[in-house]
Amino acid sequence: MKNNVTRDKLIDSGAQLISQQGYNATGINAVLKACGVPKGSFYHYFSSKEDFGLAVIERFAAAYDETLVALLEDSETPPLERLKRYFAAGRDHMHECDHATGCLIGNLGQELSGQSDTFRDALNLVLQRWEQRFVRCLQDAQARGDIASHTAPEALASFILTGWEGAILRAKTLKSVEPMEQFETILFQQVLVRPSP
Amino acid sequence: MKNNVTRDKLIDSGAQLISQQGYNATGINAVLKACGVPKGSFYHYFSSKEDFGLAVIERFAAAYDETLVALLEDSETPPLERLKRYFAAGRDHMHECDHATGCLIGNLGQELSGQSDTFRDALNLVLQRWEQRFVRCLQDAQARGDIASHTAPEALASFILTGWEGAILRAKTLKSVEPMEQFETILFQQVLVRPSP
DNA sequence: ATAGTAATAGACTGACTGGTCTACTTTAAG
DNA sequence: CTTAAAGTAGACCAGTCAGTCTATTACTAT
Repeated sequence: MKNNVTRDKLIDSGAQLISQQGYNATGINAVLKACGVPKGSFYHYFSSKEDFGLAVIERFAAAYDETLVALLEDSETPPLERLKRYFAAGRDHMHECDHATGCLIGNLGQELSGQSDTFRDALNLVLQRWEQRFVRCLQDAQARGDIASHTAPEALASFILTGWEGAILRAKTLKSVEPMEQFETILFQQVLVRPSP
Repeated sequence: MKNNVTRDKLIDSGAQLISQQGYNATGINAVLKACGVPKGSFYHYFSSKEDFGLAVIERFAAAYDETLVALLEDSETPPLERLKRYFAAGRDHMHECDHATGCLIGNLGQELSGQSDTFRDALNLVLQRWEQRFVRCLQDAQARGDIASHTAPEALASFILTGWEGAILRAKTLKSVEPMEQFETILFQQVLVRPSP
């Protein structure tokens, strides 16, 4: 298993198609056709479609975590500003995919959580890691006095992540980033505010 | 088309299965088997699976709108209390379905928005109607001075609906209503607050 | 009573599903 | 140079998919 270029091609094509159509609606043959790999290779690298799906999640999560770190743990930038950049990046991505893709992890969480515990566990872990990134950023903000400390950063992080995922979902059905903007506006106006003296 | 009992059975079974497994993962034969209806009847009442899916959405939305009205437009109850009852009902439902089902409209919005414009439009309409119910409730709250009036009720309604949908999604992957509770707590502590004098 | 239609019934179709199988080619080690 | 393993290649499998077809039964209007 030295030359992983074929494996990578499969995962890349799979991630793209699954992002667009979902897991169940994406057939293995479609992935194969998209990257010109024969079926024999697929089942050489992956034991099943589920195994493949988990690999796609793993890869995507790893890649996304890098951008998340770059955005949310950039100590050069004030923590609330980092959050704003994160939201802006999310909106940019939503425009790029023409409001069709959204968030792969959120999508699969919705589609597969009730279908397979293996998937649910994997996706839950990814989301929990993301939440931790938010926690750290919010801790910074509280330490600097940029936001009040009366609410636990863990609770705030959960609130932000769920709200953001919901806004992405709504943006897809509305074909507009407006819900994402609205979420951000109210969040910064009424939740992430300086402590009142 | 007088006796609609067969048609209703199909829609009921369909709604249940689609809630559990999603639209793509639910085959027509499975629906047929679940309610003991032959295929001939299915294609007598519905021209296609999409047609059937739209009927399921319509039916669900109509039924759900009734409970929504009962909860959110009950003028006997203070508006913020109505909201709390709505959230409590959502949590109850999440427990009942063992954190597996969530919200049918939200589920389908995520699964089908990128797949079919027909579905997207239908689901978007339902969500907009829901949002309007929230708007009215929030207007009541502002009129009574229970919450500040500096934010438009439309913006608040969008914020609440997206946040709630996101919390439901997270609750599914986490198999716990904790995100829903956390959302509600912060919402009432920091967003739906009395105007500061 | 009869004609016409609404509805039931399920066998059947072609396309496609995830997955298996065997044959072949390439690579690396001894 | 030989041998074993890694990887490529795609025909093939049983099962399922949405959807069609024909036959039959139930109902209703005349």
